[in-house]
Amino acid sequence: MPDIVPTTAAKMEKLVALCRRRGFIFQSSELYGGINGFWDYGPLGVELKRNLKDAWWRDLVRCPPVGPDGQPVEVVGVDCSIIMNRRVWEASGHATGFNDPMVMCKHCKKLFRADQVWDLLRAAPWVRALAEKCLTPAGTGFNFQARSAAQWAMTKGKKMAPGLALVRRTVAPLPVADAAGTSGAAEVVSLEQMLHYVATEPGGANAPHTPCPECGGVLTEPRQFNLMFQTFVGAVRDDDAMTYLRPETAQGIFANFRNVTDTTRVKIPFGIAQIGKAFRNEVTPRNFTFRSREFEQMEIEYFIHPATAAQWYRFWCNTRFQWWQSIGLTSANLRLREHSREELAHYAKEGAGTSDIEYKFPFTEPGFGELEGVAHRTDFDLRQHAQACGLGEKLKYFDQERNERYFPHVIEPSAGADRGVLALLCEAYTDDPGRPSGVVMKFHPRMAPIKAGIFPLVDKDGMPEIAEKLYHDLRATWNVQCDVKQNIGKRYARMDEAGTPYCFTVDTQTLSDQTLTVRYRDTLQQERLPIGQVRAFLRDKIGA
RNA sequence: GCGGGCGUAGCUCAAUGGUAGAGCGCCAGCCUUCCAAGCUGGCUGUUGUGGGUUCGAGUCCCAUCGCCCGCUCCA
Repeated sequence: MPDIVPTTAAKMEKLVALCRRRGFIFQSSELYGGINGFWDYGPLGVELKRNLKDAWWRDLVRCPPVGPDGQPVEVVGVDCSIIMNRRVWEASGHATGFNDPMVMCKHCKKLFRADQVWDLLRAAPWVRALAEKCLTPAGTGFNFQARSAAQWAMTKGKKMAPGLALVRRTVAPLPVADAAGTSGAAEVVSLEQMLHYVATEPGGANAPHTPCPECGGVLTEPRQFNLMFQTFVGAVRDDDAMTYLRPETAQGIFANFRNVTDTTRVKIPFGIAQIGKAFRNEVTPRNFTFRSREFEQMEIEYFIHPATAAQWYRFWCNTRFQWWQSIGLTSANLRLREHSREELAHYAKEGAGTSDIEYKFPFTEPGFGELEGVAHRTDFDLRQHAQACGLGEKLKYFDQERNERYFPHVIEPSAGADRGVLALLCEAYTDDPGRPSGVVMKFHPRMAPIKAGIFPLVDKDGMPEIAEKLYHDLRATWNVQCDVKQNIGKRYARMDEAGTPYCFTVDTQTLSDQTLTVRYRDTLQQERLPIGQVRAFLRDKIGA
């Protein structure tokens, strides 16, 4: 049947509309006009998400695969609190690294991280051009030629740095002495002093100014972007009571590392798994649920001996990539991509690497968006906590087999549950003008929110009773739906939009020979099946 | 945070400054023997919110909130 591929923007729009219409995903607080970056899962969405999380937990914690060493992989679970002692976030680096002050240019409106402005300035074309024109090396700095600078400002500077004070005024704005802290125009200056000088107007407030790397314009004061949500524990709302909602679930695992090794019989290598909410106050939530401020992570910290990092890293990259394929992301829209050196996080610089499992979403097309990151985090986090909590060496793991005491390294496969759901939705969405609904959601049967629809062909002649009985028999094992209302076509159409892979229909023939029809969602084919074999049929297709 | 766009029924959209409507959907009943058929009836709105102008505002003005797009951010 024809699968028409709509333009990507149109496809996303239709998918969002379907999610709302059929009860997959609603905007949070819609009743009050909504709230940006927060989403609610409806009756179908919660089943889909639950199927995803259950599959993850089952395939990684209950029945993990065999590792590269030939031994069964061992993973145990935890479920940690969302709010933790503030010192956790100081130790992990989030309290500083997650709080980047930003500055904005008042002229060209560009936004920069305050700590990056000078690096950007040194690389800026207009700064290089200006320096070449008016600075000559002298001692530890430069001699500054004010006349050459003014000349540049009246010519090339007009195009290269239209926001710069020197360009807008051309008359030297400030005596160099005031801006540069030196005593004369030809004094030895640094690049920084020269830039302060050309960027500052006479009588300007907060002088001296640092110019905008883009246009030379005036930058605002640094402003804090709160990337972690603050909250206050206890009755009194003061600084001592302040902590954060966790921005990742991983720190709960690290903070419990010793509890787990002390209370279970796990031995390295082993993993600790957790599924839970995390919170990031993103500057710009965008693209439906892809970048939300409240989201759910599925994370494993897999603890290993440092010498085995490379093989475990490769193992987890491959295992996780194959897992996403196994639940239905089989198209070329899924890929595994190794990070370049520059992309690596602060904690992963020394490690075996980081890879992303990425999905080509309609809104990232032709690019890809991250679904899961597999990172070698080295022993960064355990060391940080060992130092911060005062336990130090005592937090080291004692490896009996190796007779060695060490901080284990971790390989971290960290997946986004909401992004996973979104990828499943995007992959399943299929326009099909050939069928009444016009669209069908082709979920993998294991992920489908409703596994089967059970219908009497018409609402009489004893058919509803047979359907009802079958429904009650199946629902203890699978999420199935029984529907007797309206004509059969409407009921099939609704099941297509919900992505239900199978429908069982009781008809006249059922009354005489105890068979019913199975209708396949993807092919629209039908075949007859004895009622007694329905359970075996579903177990075969879906698993129990 | 900045700039631009947009807010009318669950959805798609009408309504010259003059009584807020249609189609679809949804619900109930009848009907219906395999793909949103038909008939009858029903449901749905503080026109995002609050001010202002006006005899009268969905429509004009101001403010505010929210959403979308771009800039930016995303360990």
